[in-house]
Amino acid sequence: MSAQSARRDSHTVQSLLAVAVGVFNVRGYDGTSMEDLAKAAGITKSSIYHHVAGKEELLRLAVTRALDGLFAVLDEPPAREGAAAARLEYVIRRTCAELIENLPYVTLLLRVRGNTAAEREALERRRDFDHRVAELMAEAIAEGDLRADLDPRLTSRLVFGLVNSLTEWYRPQEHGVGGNGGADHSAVADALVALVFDGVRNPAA
Amino acid sequence: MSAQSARRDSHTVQSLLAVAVGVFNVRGYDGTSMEDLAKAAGITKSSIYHHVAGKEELLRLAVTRALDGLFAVLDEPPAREGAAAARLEYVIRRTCAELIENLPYVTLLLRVRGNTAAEREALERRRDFDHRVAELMAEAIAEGDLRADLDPRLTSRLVFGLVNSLTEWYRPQEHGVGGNGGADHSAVADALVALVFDGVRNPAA
DNA sequence: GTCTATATTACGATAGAC
DNA sequence: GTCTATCGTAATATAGAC
Repeated sequence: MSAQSARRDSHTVQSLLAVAVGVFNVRGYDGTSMEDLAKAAGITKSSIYHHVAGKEELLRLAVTRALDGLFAVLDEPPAREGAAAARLEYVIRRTCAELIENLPYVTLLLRVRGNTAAEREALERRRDFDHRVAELMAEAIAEGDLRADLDPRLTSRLVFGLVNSLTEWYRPQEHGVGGNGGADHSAVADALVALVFDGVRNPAA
Repeated sequence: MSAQSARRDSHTVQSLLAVAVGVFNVRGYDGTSMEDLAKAAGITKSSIYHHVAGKEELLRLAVTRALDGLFAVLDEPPAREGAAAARLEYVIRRTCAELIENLPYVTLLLRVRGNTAAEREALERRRDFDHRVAELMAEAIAEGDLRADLDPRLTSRLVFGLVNSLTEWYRPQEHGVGGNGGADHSAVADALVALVFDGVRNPAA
């Protein structure tokens, strides 16, 4: 992977955003200068201002895209109908998929710290998401499918901390061979769901 | 919690480090200026240079402290003797405790991205830690105490992603009442170990 | 849509007095 | 150990030509 994208004749907001998110994830948002972005996009700093108002707008566009994808999962029918434990499993699995599908955007979202207005709005929407998952967890416990001794708030924090930690190491596979120990997209989601619901202990032991 | 510490007459490297790590964790390392640190420490920018060579040295001191604490866990006798599954459980529990004990330092460590030499060294030591835990996981699977279908590398990434995600929300309790849903230090470690080994599913269901 | 050139501010770091 | 004052650099952003 080169630190600099190939030069191109013309950019759109979306193509520029894709480049910017990649650089933000390598150098950090605050550690990235407009000059860094210009080099990576193959244009000059001032050309970037033709597409967006500034660095913060690129951040706002990126985290909004990530959040919209995550919230869409909660609105899908299988996340709204049936036993709470099944809905929870569905949300976990689909959130993993969404995270991997939109990896650079979600990665950036999860690293936001609240320094700017755009970041604080993103943090608030994340809290809302977490709250809705905690409610789902509480329902699944009340329905008896999850262990009764679980603290729903604590458990949902742990489970989504686990899901979100995928951004720390998961890298999409290229050319049929990847660096994730042979674990592709759905294999990771399967392993994660199995860990969450049944743990690592061997029942036969 | 005020964004600025109380003014004090004199600083040591350690007291300055504690202030700096707190600010780094709120604003991000790159988002923190020497002026921010000076205000938080109640002294001027130039006074900071009397104690340390610059901003990067504060970062290096902080992540070194965090890493030393984590590696010390691996050298404790219960992490080196007995069945691998029991050693693994010990390492998970003690790593949680170490993370909480040293929360600001470990939080900063886990957010480092590799922009500077100090950060790249820290990332390398983290990889070494992860590798040693993955070996422990593989032994526990080979000994039959963990499910045979587990991928040790993937599973150890998930488990330590889970442990590390504590830094995203855990806050130490103050005045006997905390904001962690009544879950104190060891209750969190207990819930995490229970989740990892046995999952959330109710066996009676 | 991109460029060169530049305004303006903020930053990390140093000099030297107390 | 801390201060005031300042240096040199790098940052965001704008103006105006092509």
